[in-house]
Amino acid sequence: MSRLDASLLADLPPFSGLSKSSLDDMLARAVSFRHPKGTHIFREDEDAHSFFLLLDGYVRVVKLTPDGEQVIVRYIATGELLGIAKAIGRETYPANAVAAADCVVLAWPSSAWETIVAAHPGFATNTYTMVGNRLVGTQDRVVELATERVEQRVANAIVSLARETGRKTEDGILIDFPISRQDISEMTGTTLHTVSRLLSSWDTKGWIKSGRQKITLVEGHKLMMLASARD
Amino acid sequence: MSRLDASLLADLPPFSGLSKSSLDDMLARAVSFRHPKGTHIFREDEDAHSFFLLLDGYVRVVKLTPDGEQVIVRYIATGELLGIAKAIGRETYPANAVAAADCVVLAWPSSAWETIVAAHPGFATNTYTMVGNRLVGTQDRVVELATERVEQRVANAIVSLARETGRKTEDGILIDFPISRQDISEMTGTTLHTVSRLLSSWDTKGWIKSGRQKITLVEGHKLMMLASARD
DNA sequence: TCAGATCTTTGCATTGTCGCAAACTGGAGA
DNA sequence: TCTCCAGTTTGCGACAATGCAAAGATCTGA
Repeated sequence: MSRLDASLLADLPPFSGLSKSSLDDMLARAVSFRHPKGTHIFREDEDAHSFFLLLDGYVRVVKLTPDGEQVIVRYIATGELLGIAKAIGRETYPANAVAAADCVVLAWPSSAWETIVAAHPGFATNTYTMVGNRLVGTQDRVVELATERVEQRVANAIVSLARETGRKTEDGILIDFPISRQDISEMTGTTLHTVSRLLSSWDTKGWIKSGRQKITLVEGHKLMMLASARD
Repeated sequence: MSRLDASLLADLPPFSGLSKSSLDDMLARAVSFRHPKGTHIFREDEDAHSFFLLLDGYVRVVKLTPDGEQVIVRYIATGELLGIAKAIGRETYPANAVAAADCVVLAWPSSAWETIVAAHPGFATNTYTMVGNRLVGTQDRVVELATERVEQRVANAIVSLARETGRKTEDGILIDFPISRQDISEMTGTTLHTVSRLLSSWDTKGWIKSGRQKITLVEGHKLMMLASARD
């Protein structure tokens, strides 16, 4: 593991408002790891030995159903926390975390949670706010799944991904990590076939450009219209 | 508002592990209110002036979509907290809370949140654990909506309601508050017609007994089989 | 006790989405 | 450069669930 500088953390939301000495202290307790694309950072029901900060890359949080289907619960982007089971009173992780691209994470032992929270109340507040945001966001997803049709959900998923992880290119906004039709179907509760049909038709219309594990949003407003269509 | 005794709180999960003096202190800061069935306890986007403990009754937490559809996010049972926006760093409530039966609530001003949390760390921990449980539960609902068919979701909803709020009767387990076909459709993302068809058929088979706004679970294991059917 | 409102049931036509199958494509590794 | 394989596309038939419509049941308040 390499030496890391406190300035790395200073601009990230979980650490906003923390003093330089707090940042140094937290950094001193952390260890960094590399996780190549496709590898697990942690697994569901596994003892929650650590919590993590994603320094670089993207992580998929995935749940498995008893009959082997996968559902993507959320994507974690660079600078976000993950695996903070201790913060919500759990001894095990509630889902799997898989690197969606090559990742670098900072890991703290869960046993240090109480000490860290006590020493850096601002970090605790930031964390609880984030948990709350995730709760509200997940509730919004329930509403979406309960009321919107597949076409709208897929449109919404793509617009959201582009907004959260997009990188500007000459064609439009490119989703910054490899993502398959299957992945999108697992985010939106449909099949890869239906996603493929939708993306093809949007591609034909020129609203997106899509290739193998690659989606570029060309005319975002068209998809946003679809996503929020009254009917 | 009437005098309340600390023993009222002692057995409730949010206050477990708190000392008698802590309970007295918290009770002293609270005010109690009655909310007749159908009235709002708070509304979405409203300034989160208070947080609440449900002392008696049942509360529906509801979100509205832009085109006027309703989704029931969760039911709150007696003894649970609600409206704890401050705990998750929010200034407004993220949903509506409506009394599903006549209710009695205890209310604390949100401005007292920081003081209370600082004075009673056990209460804070319990609250964050509860937020975590709700997050995980909501995620499970996303998985359910994304992978299961309507019949399974409705079966699951009824079994869950019976488990969480059920009262034993001679026929079986009665869901303890008035609940319509429409309500169940808003919990499971379907239509009242489909729910009605399903309940009718289960009634015919003798698995449930159902009347106007009333459902009794007679053969719970049959519904549980349905809910977890591999196919 | 009656009238009106609310909730529930049920038949029928329609359709959005799936499941299956087969062909196609682009990239990685030998 | 060739081969293989994971990922993608597309046609077609099937069906779960919806939408619409109308009638029936149950409760409430005058």
